[in-house]
Amino acid sequence: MNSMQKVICIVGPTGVGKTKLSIELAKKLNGEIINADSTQVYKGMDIATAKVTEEEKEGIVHYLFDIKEIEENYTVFDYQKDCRLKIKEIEEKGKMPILVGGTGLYIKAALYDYKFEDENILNEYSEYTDEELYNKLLSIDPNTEIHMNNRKRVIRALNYYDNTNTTLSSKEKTNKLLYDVMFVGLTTEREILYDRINKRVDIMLENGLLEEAKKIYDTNIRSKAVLTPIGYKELFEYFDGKSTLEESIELIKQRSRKYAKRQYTWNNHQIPVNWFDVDFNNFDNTVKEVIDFINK
RNA sequence: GGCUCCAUAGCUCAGUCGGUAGAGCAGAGGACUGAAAAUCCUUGUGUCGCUGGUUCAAUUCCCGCUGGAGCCA
Repeated sequence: MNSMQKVICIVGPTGVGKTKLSIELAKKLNGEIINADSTQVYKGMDIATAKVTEEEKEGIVHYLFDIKEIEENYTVFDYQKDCRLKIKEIEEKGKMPILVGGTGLYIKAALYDYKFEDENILNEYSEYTDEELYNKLLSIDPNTEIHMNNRKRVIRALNYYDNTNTTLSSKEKTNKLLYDVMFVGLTTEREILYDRINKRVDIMLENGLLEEAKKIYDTNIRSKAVLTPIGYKELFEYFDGKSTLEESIELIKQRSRKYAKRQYTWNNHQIPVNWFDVDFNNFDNTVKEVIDFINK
């Protein structure tokens, strides 16, 4: 029996230093980095998504960053294929694949044996109310556990049925790892993390977040890619005169904090994470701790 | 200086014709298999500003005090 391909996967809430750790691990373990963040696959969305800069890369090879235009659609289905391909390529070079990113679903879909099929039908059901959609779903899938108010998920379940003629609730859900994965989770006290998140937003503004958002605003493109990340839609409100700059900034900080909280929930319940408390005063200590653990 | 109004959950406020109180936001917890930085669910005990009085019972009524807002001099 072939031994499974080794993969390192760095997870954790936004703003703990995942990017920094990924570079250090890549240097020490002869690794190459694969993006696992749903917003960083797009070009032009750099500051808001806290994408690694050319300078920070220190010559390490990075994959799946800047592979799509903002008007293009990209989903977990695409990511699963792309990511697995990159892991294979890196393996063939004899290097260590290192996944880094905050999108839990992408990570799980790529590393576990999630099964996706080609689907073509895409109904929006925009003319129906939440209740009508829910009743429609109940009539074909009485076992659904999706809440009536969760319109996106209800529509997804209907689309799944439209494509496959089977119900989403009956889909076999597997939970088996396809690789020998070492999940490294970075964490810190909630108060420290929130403080870092708030400060990072201020730094983003100093680095030109407003200009980046304005540039995208002026394209008039309002695709999924543009409206999903935290940072643009909030500033668009300001550009439209619907809120003050201060209100928009506060909203960006607040949503980032809530996002971090959701990431903890996912990582704690969905993934077998080995947690490491980050030493912000001496990051080398954290790196050493992680390396020692991996080599153990 | 005189008069009026306000003081209730971290914030903005509602309310109790006297029986110790509830919304929104914030915060916290959770779900998650094709939008996932998205989407959705659950969750509200606080010296009702302080002191005294009336009362079986006061956050609620009354006296005074403190702090804030306004009007008149």
